[in-house]
Amino acid sequence: MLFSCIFIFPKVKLGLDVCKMRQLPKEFDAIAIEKKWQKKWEEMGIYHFDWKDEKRPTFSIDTPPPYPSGEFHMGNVLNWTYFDMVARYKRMKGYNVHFPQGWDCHGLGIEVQAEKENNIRKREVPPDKFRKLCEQLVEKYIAIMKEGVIRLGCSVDWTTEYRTMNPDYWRRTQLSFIILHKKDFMYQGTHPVNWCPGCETAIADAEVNYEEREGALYYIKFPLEDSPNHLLIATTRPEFIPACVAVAINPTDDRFKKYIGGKIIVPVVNRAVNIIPDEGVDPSFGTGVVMICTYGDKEDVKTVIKHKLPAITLLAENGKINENGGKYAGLTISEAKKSMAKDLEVAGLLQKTEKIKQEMGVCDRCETPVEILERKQWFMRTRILTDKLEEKANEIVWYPDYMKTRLIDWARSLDWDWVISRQRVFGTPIPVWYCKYCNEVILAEEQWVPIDPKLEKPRIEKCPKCGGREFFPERDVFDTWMDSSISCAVHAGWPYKEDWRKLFPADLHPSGIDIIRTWAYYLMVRHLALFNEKPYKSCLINGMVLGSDGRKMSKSLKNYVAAPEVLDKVGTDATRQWAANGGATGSDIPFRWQDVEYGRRFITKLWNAARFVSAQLKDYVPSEESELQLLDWWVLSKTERLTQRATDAFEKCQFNMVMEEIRNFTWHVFCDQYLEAVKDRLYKPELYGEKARKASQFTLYTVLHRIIQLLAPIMPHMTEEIYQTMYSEDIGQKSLQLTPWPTTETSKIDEEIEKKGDLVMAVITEVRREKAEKRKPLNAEIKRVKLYAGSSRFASIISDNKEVISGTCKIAQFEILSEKGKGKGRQVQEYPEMSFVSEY
RNA sequence: GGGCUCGUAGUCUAGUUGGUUAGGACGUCGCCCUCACGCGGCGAAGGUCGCCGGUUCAAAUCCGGCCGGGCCCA
Repeated sequence: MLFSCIFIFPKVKLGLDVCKMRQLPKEFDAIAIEKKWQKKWEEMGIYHFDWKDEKRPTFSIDTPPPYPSGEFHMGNVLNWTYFDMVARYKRMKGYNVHFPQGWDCHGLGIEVQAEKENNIRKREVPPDKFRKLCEQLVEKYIAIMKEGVIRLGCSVDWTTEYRTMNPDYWRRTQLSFIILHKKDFMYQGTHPVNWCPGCETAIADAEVNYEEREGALYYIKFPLEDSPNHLLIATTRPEFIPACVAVAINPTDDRFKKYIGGKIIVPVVNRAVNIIPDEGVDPSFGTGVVMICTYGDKEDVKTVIKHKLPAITLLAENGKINENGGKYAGLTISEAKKSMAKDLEVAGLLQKTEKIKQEMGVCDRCETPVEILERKQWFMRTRILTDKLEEKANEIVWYPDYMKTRLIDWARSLDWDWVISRQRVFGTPIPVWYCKYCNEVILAEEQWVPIDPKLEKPRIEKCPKCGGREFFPERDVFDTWMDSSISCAVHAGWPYKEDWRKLFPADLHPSGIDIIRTWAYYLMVRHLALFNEKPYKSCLINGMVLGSDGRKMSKSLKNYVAAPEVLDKVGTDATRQWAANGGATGSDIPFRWQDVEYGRRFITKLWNAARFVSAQLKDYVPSEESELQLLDWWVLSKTERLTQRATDAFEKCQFNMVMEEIRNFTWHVFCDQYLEAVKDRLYKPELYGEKARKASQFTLYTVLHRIIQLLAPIMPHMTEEIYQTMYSEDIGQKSLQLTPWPTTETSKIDEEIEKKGDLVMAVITEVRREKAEKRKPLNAEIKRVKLYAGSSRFASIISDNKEVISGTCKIAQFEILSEKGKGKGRQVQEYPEMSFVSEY
């Protein structure tokens, strides 16, 4: 059946008489091609955000500035591929895409590394000199990571590049602090904080690792105040006895509940404390009676706050026992523990000790056990924002949806506000001084920043409170998250650009599942406090990269694969396919060589298909008339359906589905089925007619173009190479990346056509299947095929496509009958009424 | 212990507003060396969808319990 429809090629350049299609070479060097386009894209400047464009809608990506660790790993590959695919897709969809790139420079990691590399201790060199060493190290690390980002082919707008360690960024961090201070979000307090005695600094919860270590459980007799009896308490930290402020019992514990409300004597220091009820006490652990000390662990902190107990500070900043420890003052924790145990034993109060395994919080940098100290710190009032945060989190679109629960549950579980000060050198200085005489806080004015109070004096004559004329600087710096958690506003241009709200809130904030509790959370509280607005409209979460053994990829587990090694071996587009297709969005994805290998094979397949098409199109002029045939309409209909599916999946950030749909269509429908079925027509115009040949050329041209468009966000390099060789002259855009994302032409989706085409393909497939089973080569000629179509409708469809079937299957004589074929010869799969008999 | 999550062939994974025969990849096996591609093609084998119970005409999908893994936290 020939479709009489005459198709006029719809492209703009109809005026061109001849459009000679260039052919692709047989050999290609994927890595060379990738490098070539990376360089050319940058020269073309096609990824620059156009600040002056009033026509296109904007799409802003809140690229999380990474901490320069000095290496580009597969986790980075996964992150950047995710947001680069979105950036490229949105650009093709017609958005003016803002894709910035910054570097989150400050932090303890760099300090530790700078000390190591230079073999110094930070307290032994002047702070500004140490800062310089850190900055140099950061630059070195950024260079390495930046190379990785470029090699991954990310469409970053490099004119936006920034570093949080630069004074220009300090200004924004400090300004935001000043504004929030004036809005009463900032305060100083003495709160318990995680304290690392090794680094002598307060550290965030996020910087505490939990390790299992062997310890001892001490069973100690605490005499009751009003009775000759005692209670036996079990503790792993007897050295904290001088700081014991209460003894707690579970109120449901029948053994001990009668003692609640009474008093008990803390041994050694002989102080009477209350016996209090607390549901947190596990009756089955130890003796079911615990001592509450300030602070032996985080549970103590909760209990102390809940019961409003007094706090006795026992430790100094270096981790040694202070004067409150009485005779133990000056000892280290482990010395005090030994000494206390001995004293208790001598006094006959130590009943026994037993070995136990305990979870211990250690500093993630130096592995010193973390202590809890009451210390003066700067805080941001974050918990008052929790209701607002929940409300806004519900307005945000999460990919995948359930991730928002993580954020909300985390926010709800916080017991104290965010500690924003750090006792470090390499950080943004807190722009504050204190009056030497009355300790009044002198907050920098907005126009003074950026400023380092250690190097400059406040620009006032005297203390506004007491008139004192001498000041001392705040020496603490901000938590690194204070820098990076204003990225949404900073990317939009705050505070310099007047119209920064055009890009705020960001359209998309991409983040890893492991940093929802930090990055997504701090962004929310900072921007809510500053602007009373959510910082991002949607949040895209990526999972962790696992090793091939299914465990989190890490060097210590020996399942680590370095990203440059992968990129060197298989190239970027293959690696990006792994990131897109490795698993559902948000789930952890394992790295396996065979997956990237498969990506590489797909590139080769696509290349060869394109090469075949380009060879077949060498005499093709897009504007020529043609008569489309069933299989042309069939594959065009399926192409539109694919476009629809891929677009829907991209809209939902389901990259794995985009990838699978396109790969399966390209490999199997386009290459294995359509291309094979159309060869005979291409080779023998004398048999099928010139217009039928033109129709197949048109179809090849159209479908391949669509495939590379749909693949452009995922594998930008190889698709660009095919586009530039075959299409750019005709289409007229200087890059495939600048062509508009295809809209689904629903008028071309035709279920009837697809069913008819499927029927024809089923016959071809069944004949091939028979050849395979008969161990015949696929190009073996069949003398005669007698087909029982099962109905006159089927018979007529097959008759209309007789040439295609016999041409593709090399059937010399093809007889089609409409009668049912049950029991006669070989049944066609999925068409129980249809069968055929063949003769070789 | 808490929050979230996952448990689908030898391995990895898709799929859940409940509905024909659970999709794909790797690996395995057999065949074909067809003029784009052997980094190819045509086929085949391989699954009690973690276990138990419930709701339903119908469950991989919804509910409850259990077992096991992951991330984060205590």
